Amino acid sequence: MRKEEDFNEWYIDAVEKAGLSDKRYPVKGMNVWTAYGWKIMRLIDEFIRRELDATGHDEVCFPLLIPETEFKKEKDHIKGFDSEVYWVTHAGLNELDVRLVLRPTSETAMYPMFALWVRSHQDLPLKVYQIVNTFRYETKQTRAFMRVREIHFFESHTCHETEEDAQRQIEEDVEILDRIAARLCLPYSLLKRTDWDKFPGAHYTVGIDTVMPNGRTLQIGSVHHYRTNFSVPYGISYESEGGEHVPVHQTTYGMSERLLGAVIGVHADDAGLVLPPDIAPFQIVVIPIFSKDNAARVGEAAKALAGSLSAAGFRVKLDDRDVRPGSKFFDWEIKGVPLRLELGGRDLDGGVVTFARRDDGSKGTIGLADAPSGARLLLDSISASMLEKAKAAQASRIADAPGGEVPDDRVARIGWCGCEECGRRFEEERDLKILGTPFRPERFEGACAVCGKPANAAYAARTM
RNA sequence: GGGCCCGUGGGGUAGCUUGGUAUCCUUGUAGCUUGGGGUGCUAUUGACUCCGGUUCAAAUCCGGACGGGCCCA
Repeated sequence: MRKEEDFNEWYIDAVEKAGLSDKRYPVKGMNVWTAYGWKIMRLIDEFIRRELDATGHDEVCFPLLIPETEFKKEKDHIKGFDSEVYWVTHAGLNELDVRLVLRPTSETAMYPMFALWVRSHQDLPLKVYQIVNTFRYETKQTRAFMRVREIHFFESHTCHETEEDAQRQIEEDVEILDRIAARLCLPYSLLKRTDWDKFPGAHYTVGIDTVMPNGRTLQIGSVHHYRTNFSVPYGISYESEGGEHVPVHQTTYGMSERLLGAVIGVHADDAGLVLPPDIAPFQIVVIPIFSKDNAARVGEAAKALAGSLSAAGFRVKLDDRDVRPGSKFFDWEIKGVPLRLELGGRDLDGGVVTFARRDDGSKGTIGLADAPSGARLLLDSISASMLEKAKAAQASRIADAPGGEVPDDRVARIGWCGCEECGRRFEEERDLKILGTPFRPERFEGACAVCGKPANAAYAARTM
């Protein structure tokens, strides 16, 4: 399957062959995380935990079910979600008085509790997060990790005294994003969504997008500033030093398993997955190359090599299966193992071990005695070059098109005056979505692609 | 909301028009062989979505249900 020719088919094929998920589970859009895929997701989650813990967030876990009465407190929010939530209407044989929703996101589960938790300015800022599954009734075509009905994600929710404090939180979220994206070797862009596309109930939304090889964008996460839009209806307020009751300013931040979908889409190739070393369940696979007369010697040496690499902290797989080496190479390429070490009689005689990099296919040797330090250098180099290559690819998929004449497989930087009428007209006429305006201001000289008035930059694309 | 298409071993498929023993590839299992890029050989497990109708006989024809996919608004 060729990545360039049919991205969708290629993607499904790559996920299937690598054994990341099993889509045969008998509910559409609800796939089984199989062991290899879940290992990757757990590694991603670990980075998220580490970053959020380090920035003063506390991990919590809220119930999955939300009473309809709480769910409906914020009008825009319910309007945005009611066509895509699952309802629990019965318990045992009884119909429920108050129906329950399976959380599509947890604002309405958390905020009644926040109202109890926050009392004084000394309780602020309140910063919590959870890593859970969430449910949305997708009606479009579902696709592993990219569009599913049960979504694995993290969501952080914060409460602050002032709008400025909340704004600073958003800056912190962006810094966290940058560190996580670097580990996943993912380029991204930050775009302030249009008013008609922001999160239901938000003051504004910053979308985190990455561009797939077919030129379509995939939203991998978002950061929202709520102002007091939720704290007022939910009664989350604090008593200031002056004794007044003041509603808190809130933000949220979330990213999902789409991170994994993006990694696959951006990095994998026609031979299978290419995993960034930081999230590879196995960073190194050691393959002994036997011949009839040296099986014992090579086997021992390979075991020792794998042992020394494990002891040095790498995630290592020793593949001593009784099959031909070529077949092993093939298997681990599909699974995206970043670094392959081959150890045979020739290597042993020379005191070296042969390596092959998954990202660029290059081969060479490193010293057997100091294999851990050699492997460290190689893995670092793989991470760096994967990120660099992905950034260059993403940049090449963004085209300047001030008037809106956009090649099919590109994201366009257009001119937009900012008014909703022009925006919606542009989307309809060009069959594109306006992703938003740059979160970090960009220099732009041009006119609105619709009305011709002075304009700022906006980005438009087809989405996955 | 409107329209179209498709359900065959674990995965991918042929067969359906013209009703009669279900094809091939892959995977799994057992054995031998092999070993620096998918070894080869042999044996073997495994399937017509469901319900009803027509018929001596249904994967095949008809109706419905369920499931899946696509397009348009």
